[in-house]
Amino acid sequence: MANLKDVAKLAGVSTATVSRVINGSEKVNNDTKKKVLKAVKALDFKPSRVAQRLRFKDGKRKLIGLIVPDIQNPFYVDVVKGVEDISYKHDYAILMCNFAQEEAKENLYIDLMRAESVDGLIVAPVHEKDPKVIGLIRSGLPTVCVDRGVEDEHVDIVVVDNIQGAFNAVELLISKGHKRIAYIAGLPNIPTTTLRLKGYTAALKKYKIKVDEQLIRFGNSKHESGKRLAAELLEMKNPPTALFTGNNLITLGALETIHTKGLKIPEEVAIIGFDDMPWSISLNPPLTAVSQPGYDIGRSAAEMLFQRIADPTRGNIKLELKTKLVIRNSC
Amino acid sequence: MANLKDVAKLAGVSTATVSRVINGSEKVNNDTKKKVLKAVKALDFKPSRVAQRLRFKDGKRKLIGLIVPDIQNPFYVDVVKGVEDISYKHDYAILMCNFAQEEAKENLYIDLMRAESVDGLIVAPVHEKDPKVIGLIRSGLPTVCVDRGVEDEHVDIVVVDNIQGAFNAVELLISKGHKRIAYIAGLPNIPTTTLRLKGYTAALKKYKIKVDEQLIRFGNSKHESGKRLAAELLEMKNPPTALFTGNNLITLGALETIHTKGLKIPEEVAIIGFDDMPWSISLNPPLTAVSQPGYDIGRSAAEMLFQRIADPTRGNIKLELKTKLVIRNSC
DNA sequence: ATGAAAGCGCTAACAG
DNA sequence: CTGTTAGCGCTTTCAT
Repeated sequence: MANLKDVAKLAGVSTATVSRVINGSEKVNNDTKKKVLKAVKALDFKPSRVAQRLRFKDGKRKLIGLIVPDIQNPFYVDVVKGVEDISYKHDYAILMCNFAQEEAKENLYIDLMRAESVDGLIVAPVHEKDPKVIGLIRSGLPTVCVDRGVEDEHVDIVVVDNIQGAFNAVELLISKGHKRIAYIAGLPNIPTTTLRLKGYTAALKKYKIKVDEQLIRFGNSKHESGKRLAAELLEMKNPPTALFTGNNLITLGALETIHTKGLKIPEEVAIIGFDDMPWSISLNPPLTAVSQPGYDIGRSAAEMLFQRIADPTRGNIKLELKTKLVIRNSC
Repeated sequence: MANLKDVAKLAGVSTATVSRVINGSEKVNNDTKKKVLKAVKALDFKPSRVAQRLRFKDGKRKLIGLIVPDIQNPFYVDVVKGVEDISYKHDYAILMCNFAQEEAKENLYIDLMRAESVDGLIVAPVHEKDPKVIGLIRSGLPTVCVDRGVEDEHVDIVVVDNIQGAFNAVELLISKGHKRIAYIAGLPNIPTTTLRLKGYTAALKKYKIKVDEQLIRFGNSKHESGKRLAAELLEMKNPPTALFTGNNLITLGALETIHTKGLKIPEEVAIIGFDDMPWSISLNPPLTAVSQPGYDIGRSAAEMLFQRIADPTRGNIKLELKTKLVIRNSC
């Protein structure tokens, strides 16, 4: 790989001059610029972003970090896509890490981001008091939290109204006459789980339905736990007539259980899921769901991050996006 | 952020010594090591991977690139997961880019990888003669191609037996009595599309069914085109009785069209898709599909890459994994 | 407008 | 076993 020196030699100028032209500095003679550009092309020179990053300060390193909880979850894939589209426009690369809901892995990846000198970071913290993330924010690294916030900190944050979303879902179930409504939750320690629980109990309370602890089950936010917990629930002596599932993977798992048992939806058991999916309409039956705007979350987060990188002193923004109830045939 | 010098000063040693201990070099006194470690901890020092990468040569930079065609496609998500798990074990970070099936974007990202000094690259080339990828391989960068190969080049490669997979799918359809079988393909210029086409025509030929060009439709490998092409096909005066769909997104799109039209599966139209999905069983009806081992492809690719990084002279490997026909109820 | 030279944070000879 | 020093490839004063 050709480097600056090679180009300088070929063009018959100093490395400083080459650097000036590739960085679009004003103060360079048009003729020399041409010479340099020719040499650049001839050698197919691309400046080393590594060397550049070592020299540059602040917001000029052209790399941001993105830390997601579970790349296998289509919701986060949408978020990633949103972040990516915006980053591409800004000529930024993304260092992406998937911590698979494991705190140890997340911590390791956060250290990695520091060590890679990213200009900023988009992260969905493991939980609200994630000390590692809080440390990062305090250190001054431009950060925006998505999907989940951290307690009491000065960060930009993009979330969805989880309480309202869950409330709407459960209210819909109640309006259909259900009284024994189960909540198959994800990991107990993550904010979205507890917020959705709040919405669930609020809806129940509003309609004077007693909350039955037996009907609330926590899992690990993955397909497998949706499957398993749905089975547990449906095998109770007095099983629920409706299921509210905490995320799309859980929904899919629960659906699998229901089908395995040969139960009719919504006659024998109704189901509504948090998170819509592009193929929800093709499920059996077409799924009624609470839709989160994953792509917009990603876009907004990236835009907010680039704003903050440009102006680190800007006040913090908390953006709360709305969910949408998409009614199909599963309840 | 503390740096080597800070640690050296605090520990009262030279930077070289600090470097030695953080790199686990043998030749260092146990006491000084302890002092250094204490200083490292006190300052919460993490070596700059950027500086390290600038200095290190070859396979010690701890960063690989991963370039995927479409992060929204669950198949590639599995591949990514496989790569990630292996990389994590080797203490490597992944610079991931999604080129969304656009060649321009792919080229740009390949330049980025060079500029970021990755130790190696895993890529699904846009097409078989992708000059950018070929250039990369010639330049000596350890590379492994996944999902799609490049023509005539010395690369490691992990693919699936696409011809056989497609053949099996179409043969199954034929065994159910279908004669008018459509193939809803993805992008016409990508290898998997044409390979699967080969399997499709081979099966037809074997059973002496004339291939009808009208029944073969190319699209863009996404949900939308599956939806649109299925509609076109189903609205023909003499529509196909069965659909073979070229990837999972196309399948989902086609399914949506079928349901919108209120057609019964498999009675009025049968469907079999390339790519299985974790939730195929919950689709309406449970989907019969050709399953590709995405996760294993990713794992194998990463393992092969790390082997090559360790020994760049090793001969090339072409790994061809088998597909599996998963029979459920859609045909 | 251009060049010389310092230095970003680190590693790897080379001495000692 | 440990320190000194020369870079890795680039940007950026500071001169000229």
